[in-house]
Amino acid sequence: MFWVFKTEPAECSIADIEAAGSAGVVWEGVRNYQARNFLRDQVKTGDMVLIHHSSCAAVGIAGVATIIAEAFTDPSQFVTDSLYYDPKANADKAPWVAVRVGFVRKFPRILPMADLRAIAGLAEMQLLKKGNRLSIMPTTNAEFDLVLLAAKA
DNA sequence: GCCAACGTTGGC
DNA sequence: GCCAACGTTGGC
Repeated sequence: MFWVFKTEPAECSIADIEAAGSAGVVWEGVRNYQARNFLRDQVKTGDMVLIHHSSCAAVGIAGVATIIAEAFTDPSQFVTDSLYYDPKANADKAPWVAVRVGFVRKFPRILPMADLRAIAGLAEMQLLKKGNRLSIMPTTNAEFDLVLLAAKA
């Protein structure tokens, strides 16, 4: 399948994923149930991911990654001084999962949302929908291809 | 910093 | 289990 993952580049940017090399990075800290369900149930090894930089100066799609390890228990939910600590989580009941993400490609420039909105085939893309707040969301193969095409322009 | 949209919480 | 109040997200 094809996905869009949102990330604040100050936390984990496409460059950070690239720097992690073949080990990839642990995609942790997802604390929304709908996003968690995608991560736990549908994100599979080999799936392709558009990496979207949010809450920063240059908002937009920054590159491509791939899933190198499927859902496992998110370790950060147990770390008391972590931003992602969940006091309700314990060994018996650990609601949050993480995946491991590996670098594929960094776009020559960030693709801003305004550019994406101008592409007819992306009218239904979930990332572009008003009020969208999901940090893990599916996208279609066709949308994925259109974004790659736009990245070359 | 504004504000729309959505999620979460908690009283009843 | 309803729903108002509150918190958070995130583009602009």
